[in-house]
Amino acid sequence: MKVRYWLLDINYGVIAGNIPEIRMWGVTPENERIVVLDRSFRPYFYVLPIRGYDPEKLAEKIKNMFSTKILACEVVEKRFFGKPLKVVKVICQVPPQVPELREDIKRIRGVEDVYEADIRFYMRYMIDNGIYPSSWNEVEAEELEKTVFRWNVDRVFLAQGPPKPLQLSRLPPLRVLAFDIECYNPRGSPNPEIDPVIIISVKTNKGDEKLFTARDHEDYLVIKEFVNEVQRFDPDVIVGYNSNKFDWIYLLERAKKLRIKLNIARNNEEPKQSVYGHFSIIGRANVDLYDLAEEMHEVKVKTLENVAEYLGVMKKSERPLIEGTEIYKYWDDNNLRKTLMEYALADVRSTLGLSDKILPFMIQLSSIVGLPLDQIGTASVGRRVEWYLMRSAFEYNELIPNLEERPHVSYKGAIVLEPKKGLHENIAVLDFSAMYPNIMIKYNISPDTYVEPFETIEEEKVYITPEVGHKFRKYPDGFYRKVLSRLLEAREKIRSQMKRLDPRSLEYRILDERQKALKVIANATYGYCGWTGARWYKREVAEATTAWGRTIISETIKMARKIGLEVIYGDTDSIFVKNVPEKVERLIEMVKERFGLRIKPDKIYIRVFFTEAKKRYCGLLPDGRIDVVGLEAVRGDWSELAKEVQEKVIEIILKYGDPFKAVDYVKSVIKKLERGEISISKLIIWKTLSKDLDKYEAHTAHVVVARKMVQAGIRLHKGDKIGFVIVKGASQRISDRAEPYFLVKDFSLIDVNYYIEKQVIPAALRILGYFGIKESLLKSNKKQRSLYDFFQ
DNA sequence: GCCTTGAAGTTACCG
DNA sequence: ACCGGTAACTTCAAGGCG
Repeated sequence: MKVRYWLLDINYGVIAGNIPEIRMWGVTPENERIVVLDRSFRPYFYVLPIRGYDPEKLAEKIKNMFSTKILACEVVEKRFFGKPLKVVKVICQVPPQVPELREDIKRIRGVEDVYEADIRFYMRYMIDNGIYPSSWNEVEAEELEKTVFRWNVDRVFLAQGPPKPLQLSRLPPLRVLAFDIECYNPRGSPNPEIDPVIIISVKTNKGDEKLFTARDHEDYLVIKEFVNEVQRFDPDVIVGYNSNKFDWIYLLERAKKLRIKLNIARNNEEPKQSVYGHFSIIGRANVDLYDLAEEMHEVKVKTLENVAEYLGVMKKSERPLIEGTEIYKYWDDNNLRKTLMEYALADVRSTLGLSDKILPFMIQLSSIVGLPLDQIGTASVGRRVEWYLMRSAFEYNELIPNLEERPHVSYKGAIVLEPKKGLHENIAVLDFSAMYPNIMIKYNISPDTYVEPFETIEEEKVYITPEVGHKFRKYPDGFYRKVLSRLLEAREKIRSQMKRLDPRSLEYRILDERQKALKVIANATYGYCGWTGARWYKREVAEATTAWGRTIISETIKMARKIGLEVIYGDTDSIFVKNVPEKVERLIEMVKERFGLRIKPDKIYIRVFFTEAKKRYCGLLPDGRIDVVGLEAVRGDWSELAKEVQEKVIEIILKYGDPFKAVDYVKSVIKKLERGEISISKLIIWKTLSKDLDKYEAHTAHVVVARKMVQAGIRLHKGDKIGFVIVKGASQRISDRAEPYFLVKDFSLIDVNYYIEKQVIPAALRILGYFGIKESLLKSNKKQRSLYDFFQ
């Protein structure tokens, strides 16, 4: 019979000692949970003979040497960076043989290298069959007696043929379960050896909401009940926030200690750590929403509360907030315990709410690049691009290059213009759409079209890169040209489909997430090819792309000036010009004519302000909104107070053009600060711990504070944000006077002077300095409202 | 020994 | 663990001065 299913998870097992069995865990349109087994697929890899070595002979040799381990050995035609070649395909019995044989075969005389021996078996299976996770598939299969397997599924099937992809954009009715744990932690960070899990909160997308709580410090039942609840609800997706780096590790350790089996997978196993450090729960997708939150650069301190507020899931003002180190106090105090319960509930509600916002995008990303849903978040941006490329390589019969360690080589990037400082009115911002992908397509820039300097080739057959001189064949189409064109075309197609849909419809939402995912992959491809960790790394490719970019933007600026358009600023793929509609139109046409590339008016600023610095400006939009770019107000490492002041100053300047009004405002803030009328929370400065604590040479404030936190028993990791405030003290060094923010409750300890001189004033002066305002004016007590006073 | 200066280290931003 | 370009801050040691 034909079986249709949405592929949720995939793994494999070995049965009868030597038969690999692919297991595809899916959801059917009839809302059943199924597993489809395929016992017909075998692992394999390729062996490239050294130059001049007969591949047939090599195949024969390998066959003889490893006759007991190898199922078959055949010569196949492939391409490698576009060049046709013959390789030996070595087919093995079971997947664990691959890494073993790879090493043995590498050492054989006549072998140049081994390829595609590092692709996990289930990924190999999906690639070869052209099927994708998080999408619909169809397979001819017979149903097996499910009781034989004792797995938690409705039905089990055995594939009779290869699965095929189905083009359907709707989603199955997925069951989602969110969870969150709270641990007892009287000494800073909790230790699973001794500290119990005091609360596990659970919420499902079917409306269940449960708290499992410890009896004082006894958590056996908490974990047991959680396991029961997961088994009862039988979720397809389990979501958590930082669950891969905390909750699962803690729960597993705790469960081990208490001799509880955390058997929540659909094959009754425990979650186990897998490829990118995530926990795999067989048959379900274990998704850590923190991974995607990390990519949301608009939120500076990525706590669950902050991300939930940013995405409109839950306001911080509508939920209890408890400092991590204080949790145990709330547990021990009978009056406060209720608040902790509310806190745990708010966390799990936020987590489930977050999944509504984030999962649809992850699902599309998963179905485009081909990584299972539980791996998509943990894979780096580069690896996501790469999986997409690996899929494409298979389709084009291209050999996948091996991972290599390479030294870093830098190259020249984009151009940034010196801005014309000051206030400008009515400015149009013109952007090249998808500049780098389009450059790569247009000039056929790709590792497989690259012509080495020593190769001789007629000039008409190549594109020669300006400045750097790299040559790329005009034909045939390079790998990147093919891949990028497909991505961009797919996106355009979806966008035109969307125009016919109701923006409130589910399908519209799905397509919108899909087009966003396609855009993300296309835009990351340039960065990918200049990344030394990339399989398809080629410095010249990245270098040529930016070189063309520089030429194109420079020429565009010249053309603008030639037709009398004043250029105020430009960065990489954008130019800021005086908004003269006829001239702007003409420029767009000229660019199209000259380069075959599209530039579009992205936005218009009624007023825009530049300091002398690049990459920092602010502008007033027609609808009254204000853009702040690069300035302190949008940086995560300035105090909220300084950012707020700058934002207000910008608003006053852009809307009313009155620096003195801004001065009065700044002075009023300074007065409040002096009187202690500002909340300490607005004085916190956050900085990321970007490496291990012992690797720092410099004694910066956040490093010093981080060391103090570690002393206090708080476990810190690379990537953690350190929040501190500056307090009064004898030392000149700021780092000596930095304290963890949660230890400073009394405002009288705060070094108000620091906040005035090093936070508020610099942030305000960044803007007001241009208008001739001096620091002394901001600090003076005299009121002054006019130009006359100013010049006195 | 004190003050100035600039390099080095560091973070976070832009596109 | 995607790129280079850029601004800005703090620390720290060298250099200038007396």
